[in-house]
Amino acid sequence: MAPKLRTVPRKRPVQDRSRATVDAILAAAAQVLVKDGFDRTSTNRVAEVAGVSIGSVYQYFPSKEALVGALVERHNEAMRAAVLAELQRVQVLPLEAAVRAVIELIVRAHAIEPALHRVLMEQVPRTGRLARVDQFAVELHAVIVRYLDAHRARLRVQDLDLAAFLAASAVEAMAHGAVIYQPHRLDDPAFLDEATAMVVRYLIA
Amino acid sequence: MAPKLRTVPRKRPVQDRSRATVDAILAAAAQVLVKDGFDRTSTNRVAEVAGVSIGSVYQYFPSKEALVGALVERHNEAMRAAVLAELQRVQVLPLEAAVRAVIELIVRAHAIEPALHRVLMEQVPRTGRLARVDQFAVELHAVIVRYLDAHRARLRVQDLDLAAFLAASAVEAMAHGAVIYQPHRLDDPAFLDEATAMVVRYLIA
DNA sequence: CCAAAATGCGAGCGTTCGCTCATATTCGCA
DNA sequence: TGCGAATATGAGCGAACGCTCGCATTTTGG
Repeated sequence: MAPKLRTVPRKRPVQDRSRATVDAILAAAAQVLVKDGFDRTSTNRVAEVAGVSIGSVYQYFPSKEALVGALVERHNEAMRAAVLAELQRVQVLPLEAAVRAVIELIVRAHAIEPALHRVLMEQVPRTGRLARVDQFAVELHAVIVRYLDAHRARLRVQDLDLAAFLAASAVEAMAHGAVIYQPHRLDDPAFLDEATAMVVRYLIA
Repeated sequence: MAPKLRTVPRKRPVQDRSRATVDAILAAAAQVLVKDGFDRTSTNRVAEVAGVSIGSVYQYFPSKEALVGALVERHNEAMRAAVLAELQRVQVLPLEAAVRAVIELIVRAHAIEPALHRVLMEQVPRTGRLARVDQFAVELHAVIVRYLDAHRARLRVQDLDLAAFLAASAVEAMAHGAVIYQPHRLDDPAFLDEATAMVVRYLIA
């Protein structure tokens, strides 16, 4: 029988001591997750690395899924905030500059904790918490469509929904691929030039 | 202690009966893998679904990793053969037609067993067998560079290595994304038109 | 038809895992 | 200073897992 899945946090840390414990647990979870992958990450090992007892882990996280879910949420929220803020900022820039800025940002976002990002995106089972990731994607898509619509006059593409989907997929993949498989390209300004060129030349005539 | 990893097949099936057993095991493994994900796929469950004893599984696959590895190898080989053959065939076509044909093929390759493809690509731990996947990527990259070089006269891109990487990343992502998240787009001819446009407009002036 | 080889079987071993709970320690506050 | 609440501990439970091994059954080839 599968272990029952509790998703509601058991207890909220109120003293500084327990907040430090929670931070240590999350940091250790990220470290073990990156090193061993999701299914070889054991809660006992996380506790050991965090320097706390296994009991303390379960004081604040009702299950392994909830523990990893908290990491997903934290990582996702950080990316969400950074990307959406930047999109707001470049809304007024001309198209080429805006595309370049967004690509640069997305590459940088991927490059911060690439290994953790990879594990969280690829290996964590799609349960509960991960709905937020999809929601982020939907939100991002909407912002892109809105931006394209505002610049519609200069665009050659007609179906903005389709264009946003294709451009977002391409950019995400180029950033992800470069960070994971071709890190040396990140220092090459030609990479950003070319990625920008692909998107811009696709969007405008 | 981690279980010892044997990677050499234990026994090769020589009679029809045992070949059928092996086929049933592989089919069941694919089915369970898609339904439950890698780490929740148990060898006992695979045996049960295949309608054979757990002992029979270990007659032909020395470990769980080897079993899944066989699936990876089979899936990868099928894609490899299809894609490389098509690339050979379109080598003589003009650029736009060639790009369109390749994108169409890659989309179709993704659409055959998308769920299995996703699990095999995302969740299977990178051990031993998966080196072949990377080798396939390297091989594919080389073919693309060669093709671009043959059409160099018409291209605006200079760094063919970079262009091949970016184009391959983008195409793979658009195909993957469409199959997994936007299956309704697969029937829309505009999808293929637009994806082709992005790559072609990037490559040529 | 029969012996040897190939194949199939499944109870259960040893281990790991997620997680609980009774107990101990530390903190905030009157 | 003392007392209740908050926090920390870790031995160990029950379940699930990967996998072995001794034996039963089927097929092959002479």
